[in-house]
This record gives sequence, structure tokens and C-alpha cells, in this order.
Amino acid sequence: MEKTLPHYKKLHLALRQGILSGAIAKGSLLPSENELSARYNITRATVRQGLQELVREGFIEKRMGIGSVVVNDRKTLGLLTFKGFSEVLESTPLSSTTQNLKMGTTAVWPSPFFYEPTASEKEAGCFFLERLRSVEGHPVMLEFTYIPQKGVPNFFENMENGSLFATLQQEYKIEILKVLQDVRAIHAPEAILKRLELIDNTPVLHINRKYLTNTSDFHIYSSLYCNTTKYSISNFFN
Amino acid sequence: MEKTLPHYKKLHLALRQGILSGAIAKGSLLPSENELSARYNITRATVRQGLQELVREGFIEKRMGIGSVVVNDRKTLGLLTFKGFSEVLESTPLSSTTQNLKMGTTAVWPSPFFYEPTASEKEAGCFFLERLRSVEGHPVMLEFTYIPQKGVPNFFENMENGSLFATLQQEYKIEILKVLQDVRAIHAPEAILKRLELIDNTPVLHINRKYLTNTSDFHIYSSLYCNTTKYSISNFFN
DNA sequence: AAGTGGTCTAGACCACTGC
DNA sequence: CAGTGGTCTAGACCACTTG
Repeated sequence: MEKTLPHYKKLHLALRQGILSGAIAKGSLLPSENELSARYNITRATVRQGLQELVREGFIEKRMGIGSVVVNDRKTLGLLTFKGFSEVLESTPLSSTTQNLKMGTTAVWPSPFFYEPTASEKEAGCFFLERLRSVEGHPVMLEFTYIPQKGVPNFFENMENGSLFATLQQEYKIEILKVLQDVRAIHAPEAILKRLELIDNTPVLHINRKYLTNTSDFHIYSSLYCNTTKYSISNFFN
Repeated sequence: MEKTLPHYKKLHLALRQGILSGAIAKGSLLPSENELSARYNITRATVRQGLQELVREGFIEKRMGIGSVVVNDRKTLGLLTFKGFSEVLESTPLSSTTQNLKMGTTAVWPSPFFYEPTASEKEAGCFFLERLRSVEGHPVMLEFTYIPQKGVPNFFENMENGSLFATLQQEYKIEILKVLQDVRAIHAPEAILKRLELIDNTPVLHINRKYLTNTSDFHIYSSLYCNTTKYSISNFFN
């Protein structure tokens, strides 16, 4: 039984399709809100709800007094910002590896936790994952990831290939919508320095992340320690 | 003459203020949309518009059948969106100041430059701007900004109030579309440490940025040094 | 059953941009 | 000036969660 999509979502998908297929050229104007409203037999409020999603995705921009301009015709926009490690590097000539140091399950989340899990997440317990990423043989990132034990049966079995986000999306239809993060420069504890093959007192980049997903009350938490002596952490967002 | 803010924006700021100040505890529920609607004498549609902004910022999450849960109450600097420094802090209880250390013009860009300016930018020369941002009296960020001398006549005269991005947008219709950035943890030079009132060897967060604008062949370049001992740098992507 | 957020309608007036 | 997006009202019905 297919449930029919909300009107605003149908409009959103139709327009997105038009943009991605090239039928609506980059740089051109979308039909006005009033026209879309008439054409789709929905009110302007509903049209705006659909357009808003396109704005959020970076496909269009609204120009007061003018209309909605198509400013992009490619997908992957929002995703570039928090691509996983492997995806970021796969298009470079650099060789990269990921080493799983620990994987496990615990009923009790670490405490104090860098972002407080929600009550139901706390109750569910979590999977944890400790990984070391290296580029050209040099360790660059130590990653501690925590995933609630909710709605992800057989998680580790499904994750054998190592791509966390791909697994979540394919097996459980969990998609990352946003990332909230906190960045600091710190003196890392000895144990972490050793993993990153750094000498004492080398500054380390510390990032705490909370990923928001399309699943209500389900977040992924990561704490990253980065050796930025050779490679910096870069990102691109809009 | 103060222009009065839209109702949804007033609601948004009021709630954000409440969350940041701790008056509305993390983990608690916001008043329901109906109640906010009644309390502020606005319709529910307008309430939803205001709440939506809080969702986008990662302060609350909506739970179907439950309400709006406060999931974040950080008092950190959400600087990586391209809102400027002042805009980020204006609705928090934290007091912030900006001190202009240097402003000037030079025909020759610094070299080597952290992101290479384009040929025409190089030829045009640049304005430079050195500013120190403080929160609650503590210096948190030393900012070096470089702007091409192209299409921005009387730039410094127009920028007296200190809001760089607002000036660019209002006076010159230049809007920031995207940001490319590079982040590292470093040992900062003595001169920079001193400005940030840090002792020797304290790790410093260093960010190099290239802002892409709606104006062709016009970029803004910034190099930021952040004292993250007290406040971390935070952001959210979507 | 009662309350919440999710979707939607049918209007209205305003500020802004272009001609 | 006409047309655009920005804001807003006063309703309505639905799906979902909890007691």
C-alpha cells in the first residue's frame, strides 16, 4: 500500500526532478508561487512549503520582487559538508585506510557525554566504534562513534564493509540530515597522542559531533581527534 | 527609527533567549504550538514559522504527538555559518565586542597567501582588516580579512558600524554564497598568543577561509585564530 | 479521549523589483 | 504600475503519542 505523499512534497520532488534533469535550466526562474499554486491546485502556503525545501537543499534562491532562481543543478549539495571519511578521499590520489580498533555494545553510555543523548537513547544503550583513519600511512584521525541501540538490528553484521553512513542508509533507511559540531584546539591526552603518532604537546583538533537524522529521536554521536600537522580538515558549505 | 521585527522572528528570538539563558531547560518541552499561539496572540502558522528556525539551528526537535523538545542549550560561538560574529551573539546573554586593530589598503596582497586570489583580484589590490573579537571581556578570535578593491567604492566609510557582511550586502549587493575552509590546530606565533591573552604552548584553532559571493570574480579571504579554551567554535550543517 | 505536531485551505496586506 | 516573494490570519482535518 503506497501512502500518497503530501502535496508540498510532490511539488518539491517534481521541481527537483525538473532541475536535475535539466528541464528547468540553472539560472532561470521557477514559475511564480501564484502560478505553481494554480497549476498544482494547491494554496500558496503549500507551494511555499515545497519551495522552502529546495532552498534548504541549495537548488534555488528566492529573490524579493523577482522570483525563485535556480542556482544549482546538481545533487550532493548538502552532503558534501559532512561526507564520511572514505567518500572524501576516494577521489584523491591519496591512499587511505581505516582500522577498527574497537567495536562493542554497552548498556551504559559514557558519562559525562559530550552531547547528552536523549532519555530514550540513554535507556536503549549504545553501540560504540573506535576507528583510526590514516592517509598515506600516517594516522590523521581517531574517531569514537556512538549509535543508539534502537531500530538497528544486526548492526555490526551489516556494517562489515566499514562504511557507516552507507549502511545506515541502505539497511535501515536512516539518513543524516544535519550535523551539529563543536570544534576546539586542545592538548590531547597521552593515549590519544600515541595513537596519532604525535609527540607531546602537539596541538590536536578536537571535534564533537551530533548527527541529526530523518528518524525521530535517533542521533549519532562522534568525537574526533585530528592530527592536522600534515593534513588540515577542510570543508565546504553553503 | 527601529523597524519592528516580524512576529515569527520575535517569537524565535524570545525562545532562543530563554533556551540560552537556561530559563527553558534542555530536555524540557516548549509550550505547545497552540499555547504559544494564544500567549503571543499570533496564529499557529506564525508560531510554526518561528519554531522552524529553532529546528534549523538545532535548538529543538519536534516529536510527533509529544511536542517540541529542547535538545541543545550551548552557549558557544556558532561562527561557522556565515552569519557574522555580531549576529551570532546578538541574541545571547553574552556580551561581545569587536576591536578594530588595523584597517588599510595595499596594492600588494600578502604572500604567500593562504588561498591564492584570482588574477584580477591580485591586480586590483586589497583592503585589509584586522579585528579582535571578545566575549565577556575575553579575547576569543583574531581575524585577518582581505577584500579585493573591486566594485566596493568608499568601503571603509560605509563600514563604520563594524558589520562587514551587512555592509557588503546593503551597500554593494554582495552576498556570501558559500565558504571553503581549512581548519587546523596549531602552536600560534607569539604575537598572536599575546593578542588572545594566552600563555605559551596553548593550542590555537586556525581557520583559513575563502568566501564565494554572488559577484563574479569577487572573493573574501579570512584567516582566523581562535582561543577555544573557554568557548568552542560550533556550527551546524544541513 | 485529549493533546500534540503535520498538512492544508482561502483569503489578506505588505515591501520590493522591474518596467 | 503590475507582479513577485514576505508575512499573517482564522479556520480545518489528520496522524501520532500518552494516560
